[in-house]
Amino acid sequence: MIFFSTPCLPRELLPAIMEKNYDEEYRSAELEQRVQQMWEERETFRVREDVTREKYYCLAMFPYPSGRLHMGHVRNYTIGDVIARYQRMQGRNVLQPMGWDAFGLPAENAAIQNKVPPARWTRDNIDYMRGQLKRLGFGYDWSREIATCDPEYYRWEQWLFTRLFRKGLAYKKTAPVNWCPHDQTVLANEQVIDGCCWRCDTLVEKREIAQWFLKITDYADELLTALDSMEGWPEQVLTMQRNWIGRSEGVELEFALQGRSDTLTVYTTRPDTLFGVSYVAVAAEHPLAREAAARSSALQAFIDECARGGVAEQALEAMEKRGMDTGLRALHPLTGDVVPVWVANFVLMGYGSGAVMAVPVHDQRDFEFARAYGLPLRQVIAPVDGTEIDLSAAAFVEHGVLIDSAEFTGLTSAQAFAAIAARLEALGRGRRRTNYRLRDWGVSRQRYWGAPIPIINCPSCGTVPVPDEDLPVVLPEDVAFDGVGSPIKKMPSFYQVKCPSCGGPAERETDTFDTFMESSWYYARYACKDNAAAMLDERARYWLPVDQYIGGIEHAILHLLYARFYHRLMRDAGLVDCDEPFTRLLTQGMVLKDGAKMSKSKGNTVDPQALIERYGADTVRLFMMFAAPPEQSLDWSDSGVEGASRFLKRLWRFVSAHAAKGKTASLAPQALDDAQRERRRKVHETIIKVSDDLGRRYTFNTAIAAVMELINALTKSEDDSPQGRAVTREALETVVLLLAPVVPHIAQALWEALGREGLVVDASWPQADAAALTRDSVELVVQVNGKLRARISVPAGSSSEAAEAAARSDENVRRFVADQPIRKVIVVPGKLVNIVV
RNA sequence: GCCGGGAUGGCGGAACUGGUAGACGCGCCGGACUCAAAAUCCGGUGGUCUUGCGACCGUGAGAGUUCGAUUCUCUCUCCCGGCACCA
Repeated sequence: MIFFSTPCLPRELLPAIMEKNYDEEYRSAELEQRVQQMWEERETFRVREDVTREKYYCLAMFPYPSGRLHMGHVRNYTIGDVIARYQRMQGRNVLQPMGWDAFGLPAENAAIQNKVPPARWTRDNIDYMRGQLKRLGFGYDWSREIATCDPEYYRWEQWLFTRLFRKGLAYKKTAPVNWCPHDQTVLANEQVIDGCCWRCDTLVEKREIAQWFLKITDYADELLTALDSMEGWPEQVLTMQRNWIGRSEGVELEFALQGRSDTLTVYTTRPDTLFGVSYVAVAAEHPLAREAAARSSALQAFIDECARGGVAEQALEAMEKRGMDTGLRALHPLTGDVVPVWVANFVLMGYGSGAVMAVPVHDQRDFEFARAYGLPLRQVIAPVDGTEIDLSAAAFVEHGVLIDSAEFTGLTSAQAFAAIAARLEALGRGRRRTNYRLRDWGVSRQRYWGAPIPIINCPSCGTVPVPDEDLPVVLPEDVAFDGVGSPIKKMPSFYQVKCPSCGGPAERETDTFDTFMESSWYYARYACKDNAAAMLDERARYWLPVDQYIGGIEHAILHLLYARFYHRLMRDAGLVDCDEPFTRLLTQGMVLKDGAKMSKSKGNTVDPQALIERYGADTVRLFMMFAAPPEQSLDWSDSGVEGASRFLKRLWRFVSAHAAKGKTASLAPQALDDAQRERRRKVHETIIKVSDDLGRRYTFNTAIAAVMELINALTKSEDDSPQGRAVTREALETVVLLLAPVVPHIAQALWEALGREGLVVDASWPQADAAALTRDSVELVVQVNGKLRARISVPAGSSSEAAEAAARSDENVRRFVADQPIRKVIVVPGKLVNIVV
């Protein structure tokens, strides 16, 4: 620590601040504690709305309180803190809050394992992890801390849900869940391992139950279109969201059913292939399939089999494509041809109408299915260039020209799309339709540890939302939790209620909300968490949208899409006035261990606590930022953390030694000799580099490398003359400022050691001096036929001709050119000369 | 299976707009200091060949575009993330 005595130095040589006490050794633990205490006493990170200042809202995704921080958290929150502190040094009014995504499944599992109620387990974890975050020195405004399991938080989610219900944006329908017949319980996808229950290994079944949904599909088009103007988001995330929403233009058409009055509706994006239909396929849950199964035990057995193994899509898609004829026959809407109706395990009931038309020659999946079951192949599209198609291995899925398609023969796919759609419309058997892959958001969970759904079911009034004055519907926390079903489903004191409408006996919903509900709006509530009278207020209008959001790439679709949707729900309820919640998004890569995602279930998490205790917060922060650029995934290894520690110790010694030599003369840039000018130029080049890396590129690793390079250059060219020391002093103050966002504790101490007062976090970011950056000469690379043959130095601003002449007179270049004729010379001014022979 | 990403020395990574491949750090090797060790400091460190100057090869594999490709295009391999109830 810096405030201890060094008797060896004469008092008058010490700068004022060092008079107190001084010691050369860097002791992170004491230093960090002192600096953190200073921040706390001064309420350094407590922010207030101030319309006279430019605001900056920097937010990292809040953690699930799993017990202890892991390296992914350290990475996420260090990135956020670096950006927040950098923006603060730019003079902005910075909000950086923190909270807890406190509901969820792991608390229930831990409760069973440790015989602790989920609420207590969660709150204990929050207390411990809050301490860890504080120890890391993140500049959060803790007065705004939120835990989503707090009734004062989730009451507003319940409140908004009742509004959505009245608007028709929340509705109930049946949907499948994973059901374990042995444990008699609903399982999350994560709890289904290879189609079996994770606890008892029983084969899991799909079961249809009534659940609440939010109509995200009403916003599909807006959610998609807005992506085009979201310049602050990574292109890969925009692409994933576009594909997830999956807008397609197609035709919805009806197949009449032979010998019946009803029809089968299918949706296709390829009406041009309509004449190639050789069968239609329905989902196992489709009403026609069920009906047919009543007449056939074999079909019933097949449908039962399709119901096994759970609902997760990746499992369904990876399954072997299987099917069975229902015996029903459909009539082609244009030709009247009879085609069979099959049940197929790859048709999803939740997508479109739960039925598809199959064109084996022009769709790969239909092709494989038809070959497996001996169904007919009919080619109706030919390549534009007239070549034969090759069906030995794959379907021909390209657009082309129609063949064997009655009067549509000869049209291109695009022409046929329009013509066939028009014909179907004229016949009343079809219509153009825009379809989305996106499905409505199912928000019901048959679980305990979540926000209760604020609905009362009355035998006479039906579905009644809980009135505002009865909100929040508080989740009972003092429960005996045995893990077999949700305790509130067995708690009459919870679910037996009077109907708010008629006063008669009624039952409360006992399902709880998907935890994505809480994480879809927390960013807004940070602005006004103390408002007990409203969900949001004018403070949310001041802070929103979030200027910079930071979180794991694994949230690229679900969380970020739900939050964008929920934000629009709040907008349309008049609560916020912008369209998008997050202006810029930084998706950090995963922190892996031995090449795999760190997770409790894999048991490969790395606990940062030991590193923090051994090296201190600054070293951990520095190393984490230095290890890799933030968007890249990072296979964690501690080796190298020593390097970060060594660098801070070196910096500490360098500043101490400089300060110990006493005050410096004031810098006179005109009086510097060449070596001093070069030293100073390096300082100002580093300001430019680090400002760009921290402010624009977010490549913290290269920013740190640039400062290390500067320190290396400074220590190699020490100069104890008065102006030499003045340059060093400017350099060291600059280094402290440039590093302050990453290693704020040591930066504060060194700032003081250099005799500066106040908080470095409130200092202004350094500006490069253009005059210091000028150069007399530049180095050019000389290539012959694109291969490096020489490096030459030419005066800055040399003409292309002068550069070429200098290049050609180089000895090694001459050797390679020899007497060959020169075909071309390429000169990139200030950079390179390439001689082509 | 579908969607999105990645692959560069022994290791983490750099090269930002098609223009010096390997910045910075780790590790390793050699040296200084030390009774010794640690710490610290100095030097070296992609491979092959060469006394040296230097040459050739080299960015997952294969092709292509270009005066010039880690960077652009195509094909492939392996790895990672997501797939709607993990968060």
